[in-house]
Parts: sequence; structure tokens; C-alpha cells
Amino acid sequence: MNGFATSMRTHACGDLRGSDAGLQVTLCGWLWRQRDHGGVTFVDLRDATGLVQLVLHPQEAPEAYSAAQSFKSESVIRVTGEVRLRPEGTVNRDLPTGEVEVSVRDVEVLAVAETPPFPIEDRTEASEELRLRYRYLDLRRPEMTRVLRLRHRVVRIIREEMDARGFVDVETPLLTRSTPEGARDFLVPSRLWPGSFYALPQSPQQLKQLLMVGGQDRYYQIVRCLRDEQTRADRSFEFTQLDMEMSFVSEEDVIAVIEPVYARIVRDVHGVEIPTPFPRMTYAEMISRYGTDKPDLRYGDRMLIADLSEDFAGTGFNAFAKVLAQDGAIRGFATTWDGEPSRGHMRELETFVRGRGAAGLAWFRVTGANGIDGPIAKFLTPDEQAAIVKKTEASLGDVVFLVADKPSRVNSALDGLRRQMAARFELAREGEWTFVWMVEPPLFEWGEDEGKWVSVHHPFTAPASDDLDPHTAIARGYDLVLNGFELGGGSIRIHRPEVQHRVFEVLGLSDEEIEEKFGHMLTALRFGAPPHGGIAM
RNA sequence: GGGGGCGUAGUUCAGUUGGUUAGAACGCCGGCCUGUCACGCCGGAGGUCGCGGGUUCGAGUCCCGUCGCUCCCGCCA
Repeated sequence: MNGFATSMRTHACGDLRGSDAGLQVTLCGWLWRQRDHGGVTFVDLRDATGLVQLVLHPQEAPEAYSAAQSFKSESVIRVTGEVRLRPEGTVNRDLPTGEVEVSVRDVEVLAVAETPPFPIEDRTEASEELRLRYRYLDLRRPEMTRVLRLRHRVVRIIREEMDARGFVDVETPLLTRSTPEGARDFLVPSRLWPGSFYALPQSPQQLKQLLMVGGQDRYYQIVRCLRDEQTRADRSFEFTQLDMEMSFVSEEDVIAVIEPVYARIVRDVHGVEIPTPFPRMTYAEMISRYGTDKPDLRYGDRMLIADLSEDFAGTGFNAFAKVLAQDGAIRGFATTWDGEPSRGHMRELETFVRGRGAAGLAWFRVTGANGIDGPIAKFLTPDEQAAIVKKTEASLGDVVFLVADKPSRVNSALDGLRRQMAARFELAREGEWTFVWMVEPPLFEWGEDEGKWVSVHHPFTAPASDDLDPHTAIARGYDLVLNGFELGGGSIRIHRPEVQHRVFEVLGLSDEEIEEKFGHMLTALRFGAPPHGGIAM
């Protein structure tokens, strides 16, 4: 007896093995591919567990055989027959059920299907739009079944690991007041308060902090978050995240809870052992080496960014001199290259860099120990040329890219270029899992549009010291980065109201704004909040 | 909010400088085939070229508008 047996079937299709040979079974499922050989007909029967081959013989079961002549693909049928070992030489090693087949005696068509608008196959070429319109057909593809089950396993692992560490799953309300979190809120009109709206949560950030103030010590939730923002290929306006918060902790404690969860997911699901602790890098180091706070470390020390601003301090090359005069930076990196760089391709890369805000792209080809060649090489002194080769650690035949602009634009451009080069030269292998923690981010950054300082994370993030100078203040924050993507992040929170007020001062918030947006939270802090922190990912 | 790309058979796509009857593959329908497993072979049906307007002797092709999809930037952990 097996777990899938019901009053309508004895087994699931994907469960039959050689050891079941001789059993009389009844199976239910969808008709998949049919192979009619005139005398004998094979049918693949599919359900959520997999597929098994049915054989219909005109001599052994004439009625079933003739019924199969009018089978429509994707119809739902119920068959009864005998499990048999396949004849010598016809075993299908690519199939879990490939040792056996079911010789069908009786067939019952439970539901006839129309021809589906796209083939139910893992290698389907149907557009995403079409697949989503017929979502129920798309879900029949084994690949979709696999993905849904994978997600289920990951969620179960998270629950087991969090439970083992004393975290309590608490469900937080969906319909609450708007809380300031940067993104636009989805709004729900209120019947009881005409003209007013509930806001759907962008994350339970404030609610989980209130749980800590409420003495609950360890909270987690696998929670839906909603943001009314423009979607992207990899970003939807609703998504699910692991949200957690814990009391009486420092950064180390939060990291120590999360690392084993991810290590186990990668181990159980992908069979890859990831050593813990994961490496850490400060925000400042990430920016200077990779131009981003979410670097892809799979390509290690290749294409590290070098700062050449000092080397061009007195340069005669006008474009560079002008940038330096306006507190800009000149940075770049070296990359291996295949063959001669073509002008056309370089123009493409320059367009790409301009798309990210940079003024332009300078490129050189390394032709000797200190020799470089390229469209603007003739404007540079021998010393400057030598510095480019030395600082970027370029080898003979490499191409060096330089960008001169405001530092933020330089970094964004070089980050994008590094990712392009990594893709082009296939530096990042599939199946590699390179985790890294970003630590010690700045507490504030200058908001160009707002014309004032804004929080990098959110305004409850605790400062690392008493230094609240917005130019230098460091936050007690941490982001977990995997292969160039930010999985999520969190921070230790401010738990004393006087510190919170000093932060609000830097942010330039009026008393009314503070009361309106953070009043409830500030009040809570006055009643004795534990030092606490968490993460969302 | 800004920019790019795409819309042709059920599906994925091709369609030359504007030129006669718009093609392929898969799928579908019919026929043949007793060991296939993406079976194979033969035959057939299937199109308002997203929609509206314009230029032209002539538009799938060029222009304008419109709708839909999609990617990138802005925005957004």
C-alpha cells in the first residue's frame, strides 16, 4: 500500500518499480504521448508523481486497444492492468519507472480534453504570456511540479531550522496604517472609515519590532509582502520573504542564526557543502574593489577595480582633468580579451556605460610591459600609461577600461561592465554558491532628489557608535549577498528613544512628521525596549 | 515617468529593394506500421499578417495613430 492510493486508484504513476512486477494496479492520470505501432500501442500516463508507460495489445485486450485509437492527448483516464517487467533491451534508463510497463486490461475515460494551445512539455517554447493564461496547463509540466515541490522543501527547511532555535511563527495583520518604507503602498478602502484607506504591508518591519518590545524574544514569519511598484523580470509587486527578529543580540547573533539555514538549503536541495561562517566584507571595501555592495565573488580577484585618480592629478588630457577638478574619480579594471577589440563592440559597451549614467568609456589594449594602445592613448604621458598597466595589474593582451565621472556613476558603470565581461568570458560557473556578508554600511546617504540626508536602510537602524556625522556614520547593518544578488538584509535596531530622536534630527524631520510616521514606535520605545535586531530575505 | 524591441497558421518563427498564389518546424486530422519512449513513413486541413488610417498602380514590408506584450533606465531592498 502506498500513500497515493485512493478509492479510485491503487498506485501513483511515478511510483511503480521492478519490484511491483506481477501486481494488478489501477492508475489515474493524464494521457501524454501516444506511440501507435499499428499492432501495439504505447501510452505515457502522467500524474503529479511522474509517468509510466502503458501497453495496449489488440490480442490481450481488444476493447482497451480499440479505445486507445480515439484517445485525445491530455484527456483524463483510469486504467486497470498488470505491472510487467519490460522485455530485454526495451528498458528506459532515463525514467524512474523505466524497468516496468502496465499491460492495460480496462480503460475508462474520465474526461476528454480539447487539444491544448501549447504542448505540455518541459522544453516548451510557448511564451510566458500564453503559459500564464493557461496556468493550469502549464502546471501539468513536470518541471512546474518540480519547482513547486522545491519551494515546499525550502520552506519546510526554514521552519525546521527556525523552530529548532526557539523562533515562534507569529502572523501579523495585513490591514494596517501605512508605515513609511520607501515603496508605494497598496491601498484598501475602508468601509468603517469612509474616505480612509488601509495599507497592505510592504514588510512587517514595525510590527516585528513591537513584538520584541512586547517581550516575545524570537519571532519569524514566512510572509507575503506587497509593494505597488513597477515590476521587472525578476521582481513582482507581491513576494514572500523570511522575516525574523530577535532580542538581546548583536550582528553576530543574527548572522549565526541565518548561515546554517542557507547552508542546509544548499546542502539538502543541491547537495553542495558550503563552509560556514560565510566570508564578510565591509561596504567600503566592496565599493572600492567591485563598485557595488552586492559583488559576484565567483570570479574572485579578476577584474578588481583600481583607482587612478592620483595618477592623473596633473594630466594634460582634458576630459580627465575636468572630471578631477569637480571631485570626480578615474577608476578602471583590466580584463582578458579574445582577439582584437573591435571599434563596433567598444561603441556598444560605451553605450551601455552611458545608459548607467557615466559620461564615457576609455579603453586600452596592453601591448607591452608599460605600453598601451587605444583611441586616447596618444593623449597620455608614458608615466600615466605605465600607471594604468601597473594599478590594474593588466597582462599583455588584456583590455583596460577606464571611467571618469562622479564616483557613484563610475562605480555603477564599472560594476555593470564587470558583470558583462564575466558573462562574456564565462567566469561564473553554474552550481557555484558564493555567499558573502556585506557589513558596516553607511548610516546615511545624501538624497539627491530630496536635498537632504536619508537613511540607507530604514530609520530604526542603529548607529555603530555615537558618531552621527552623516558623512562618516556607520550602521549596524548586514546584507547577505549570493553570486552578485542581494538575498536580503537587516540590522540591529535603535532601542532607546533619545538615540532615535538624534537620528531624526539628522534626517531633518519635523515634529509633525515624526509624530505622524513614527509616533507609535517612539512611544513603544519609552516603555523599555530590548536591544534587538533581525533580517528579512 | 523615460527609452528600446516585438505583434504573420493552434505554437515557435522565416518572409529579400514594396511586386503575382505568404512559407518552415512542431501540433492537429486521415492513412500505414507489433517494442516504441521527442517513434517512424505518406497525405491533408489550417492565415482579416494585432487594430484603424495614410502613401502607392500595388503594402506582411514604408508613414501616422492605437491596443497588447516584453526588456532596460528611473522608481523599488
